[in-house]
Amino acid sequence: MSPKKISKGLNREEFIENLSYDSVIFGFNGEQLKILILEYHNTGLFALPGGFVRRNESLDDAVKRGLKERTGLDHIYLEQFHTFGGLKRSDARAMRRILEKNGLDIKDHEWMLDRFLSIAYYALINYEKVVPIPDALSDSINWYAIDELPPLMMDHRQIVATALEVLRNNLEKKLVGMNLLPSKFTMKQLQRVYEVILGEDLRRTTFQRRLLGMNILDRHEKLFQGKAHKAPYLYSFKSSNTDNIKQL
Amino acid sequence: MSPKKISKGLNREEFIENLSYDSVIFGFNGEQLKILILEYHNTGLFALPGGFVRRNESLDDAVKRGLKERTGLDHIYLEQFHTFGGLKRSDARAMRRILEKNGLDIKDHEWMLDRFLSIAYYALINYEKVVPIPDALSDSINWYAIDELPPLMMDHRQIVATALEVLRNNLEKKLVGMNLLPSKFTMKQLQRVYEVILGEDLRRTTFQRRLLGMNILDRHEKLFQGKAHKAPYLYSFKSSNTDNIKQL
DNA sequence: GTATTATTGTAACAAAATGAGACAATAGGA
DNA sequence: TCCTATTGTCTCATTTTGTTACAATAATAC
Repeated sequence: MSPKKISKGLNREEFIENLSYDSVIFGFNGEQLKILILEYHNTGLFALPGGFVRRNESLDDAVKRGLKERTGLDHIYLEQFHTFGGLKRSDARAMRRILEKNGLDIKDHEWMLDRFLSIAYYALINYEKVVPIPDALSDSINWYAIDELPPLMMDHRQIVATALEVLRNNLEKKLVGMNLLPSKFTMKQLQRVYEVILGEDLRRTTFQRRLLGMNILDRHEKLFQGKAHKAPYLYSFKSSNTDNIKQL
Repeated sequence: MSPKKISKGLNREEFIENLSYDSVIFGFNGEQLKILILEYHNTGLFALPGGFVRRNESLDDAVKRGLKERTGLDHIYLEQFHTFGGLKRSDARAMRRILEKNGLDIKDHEWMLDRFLSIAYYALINYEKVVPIPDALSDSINWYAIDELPPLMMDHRQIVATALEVLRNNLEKKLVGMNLLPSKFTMKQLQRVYEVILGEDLRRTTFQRRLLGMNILDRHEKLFQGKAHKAPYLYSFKSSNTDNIKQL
């Protein structure tokens, strides 16, 4: 979890206590699956973007609010996948260090050192449309390939692992590609999305036949890439599948 | 959610505030899928069994503790499936009524009228092994067929619907039958479990061939039911599948 | 005993989905 | 003009699933 607006006085009464959320924000750069990771000022500590829930806002709204602040995007595909409630997951020492390095009074923020349960969400976004923005306590937010993550705080490594597992299970059901790719894409790009999520190579011909057979794609003009070979068609998801753009 | 040990002084400091859990406890009586529902004293209010999380216990432990109290069973198959965090889900009026009808001082329990986020779990249990026990605020706890539920408090109807949806998705992956049936069962019983969860009839021969083909069942002696037809074999899940008895 | 009945286990064949190659089409480079 | 890498599609083999058929059999009726 990552507190926000501390400098403006993040005060205990405003938020539900002992509760935070964390978000695993997936993007696809055409080749790799990546997620957004925050680095806290002068601490060498890396964490998932997260935040707290206001007393008068719904959980989903809280997460959407945080996501909007980190990515500038509205209407993001969001899915809640697990609540982490272990006793040992919180790390008061790391939290204290983050507060100190940000020049904040520990006494005012003692509640942040307490135990937290955290509700985890994953988001799927169009990588190209985002310029990530760090939060108040962090000096950077960057994309990291899913298999090249820095060491993460607390149980965030576990949260990412669970997110990936759930994403894998939802791959077929939820038309995941729709939310990770630009609106028009080649069959190869779509296949690549499937491959990085499943972590295995797929047979080109079978994949193509299967996806076309599902009757969820529209074919458009060819994409001339300036390469010395046949140009692929561009495809898009049929608009009748728009109901799969779940945005909570 | 359903507070416990109120009479002995359920006090605010002991628990994480604004947070509860609810459990959808599935059982199979050989014919129907059922769940356990509490009825609160003299209120006509029905609810899922639930409770609060102690400050010094993990979320999973809290749910296990509550389940043990309701069913007397240890080592129950448990799966967390969603956290409900809407603003409107709490119902202070109903809560007040429950407290009043139980002769409890509202002032001492004002925190219970506040907003709650609730983490929902489902449990799968062997119907035959359970004698359900109501909690301190309830006068009864009973099995209800999944399609004959009484009107439930707050968003509990939605919680049940989501539980069923998730259970359906997990049916193939998680060897659900193993946890709803006695250790030995006929192919027909197993098929019936699949049918009530999926909500559709399955072809007998295809089902049998597919399940046997999975190589997860051991065949045992025949079961003579005293009926005028061929006796079915009894089956059990191979012990090598014991890792699917997830108990958190 | 013997025929009857309902259900079970399995085989047999058809239909559908998937795996594995092969091949023609083609955009740009040599 | 030929060459190269990639794409779209077809074919045939293999696997999985749908559908029907049928023999085996435990209790009952006679």
